[in-house]
Amino acid sequence: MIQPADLRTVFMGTPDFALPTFKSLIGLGIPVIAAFTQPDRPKGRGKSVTPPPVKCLAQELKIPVFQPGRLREPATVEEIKSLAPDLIVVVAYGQILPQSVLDIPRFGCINVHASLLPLYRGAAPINKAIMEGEEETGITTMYMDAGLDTGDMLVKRTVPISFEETAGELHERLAVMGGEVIAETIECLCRDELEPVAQDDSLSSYAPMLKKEDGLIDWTRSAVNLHNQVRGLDPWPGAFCRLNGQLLKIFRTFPEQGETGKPGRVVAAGGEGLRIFCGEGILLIRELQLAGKKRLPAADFLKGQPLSVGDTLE
RNA sequence: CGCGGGGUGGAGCAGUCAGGUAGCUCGUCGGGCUCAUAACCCGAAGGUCGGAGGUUCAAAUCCUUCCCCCGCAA
Repeated sequence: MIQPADLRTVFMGTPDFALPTFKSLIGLGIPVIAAFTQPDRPKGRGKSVTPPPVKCLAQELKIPVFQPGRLREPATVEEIKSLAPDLIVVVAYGQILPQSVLDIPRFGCINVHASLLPLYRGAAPINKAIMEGEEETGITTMYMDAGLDTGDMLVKRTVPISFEETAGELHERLAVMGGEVIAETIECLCRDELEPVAQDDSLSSYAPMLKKEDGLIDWTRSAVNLHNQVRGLDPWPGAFCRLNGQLLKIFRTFPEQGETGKPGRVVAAGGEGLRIFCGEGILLIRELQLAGKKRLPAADFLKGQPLSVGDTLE
């Protein structure tokens, strides 16, 4: 039996998603002796240098912050060694841990990943699960190894994905759940009840970092497909098409049955939204955003935009 | 100093380049019509044109400066 208070732990994470897990460690009474996070980067409009969320929280908690550009630098590895952690917990850190770091803590490195491994290994598991039309996903904790999200699984928890849920909404739910699952994992670790399960590589899939073109809408695809793409990329980076040459982002859709027509053509435009022909079915669009403008309900959007039945979105 | 779009009655937009009585599509309120309607007709209310200076006989419009929102990029 190990006490949480005896687990000298190094936390590694960067964005908002990592915060609930970070807080969970604190809540368990674990001595978090250092927080590793990505360096401050120019961010947002005006490219002001912004500290990552994990850094902000660590500073509030008076926990030492480390922001190495490259974790694998020998000097950095030595630094981690000198911290003598019993455990390293990693969630959305943004860097691969080299074997030399993985070998340091005696209880290993545990990662919190937002999918049901071995599905959706990689950087964008939440978005990808929705884009693929999955009806459930979850959180998996694992012992990290040298591969990308390939380690032995520890605790897995499943959640349903509703048909209209967006990546942003799911992201929020899973972030919270990440905190719960790491707590469960560590409690098991303390009782020596963890049972690592190897991943079946033959069932694995990969969710690579989102690229800008992932958002490009192809109206010849089916309405269901496009609906998944739209909500899977909401709020960021957003699915988009073009209207008179301008970037037009699409949000809050719903796929409907219906006769087919020229893909991209507006079938109906009213208070409910904009109905567009797709390769199969009709896509109801309820929110849209033109470049430089605010995200608007379709009804409001139509008041100022000359867009009506017969027009075509590219 | 990363690039760019924008702040105009309650909502979304036009008007700004070529200063001169604030407009459009809606909404709201009152009235009418209809079996009925996100329907139609008649009428009304509602705006210091983001803030502060300046130029001018005259500024939403030109100049200076500040605040806020958003797209790209990250």
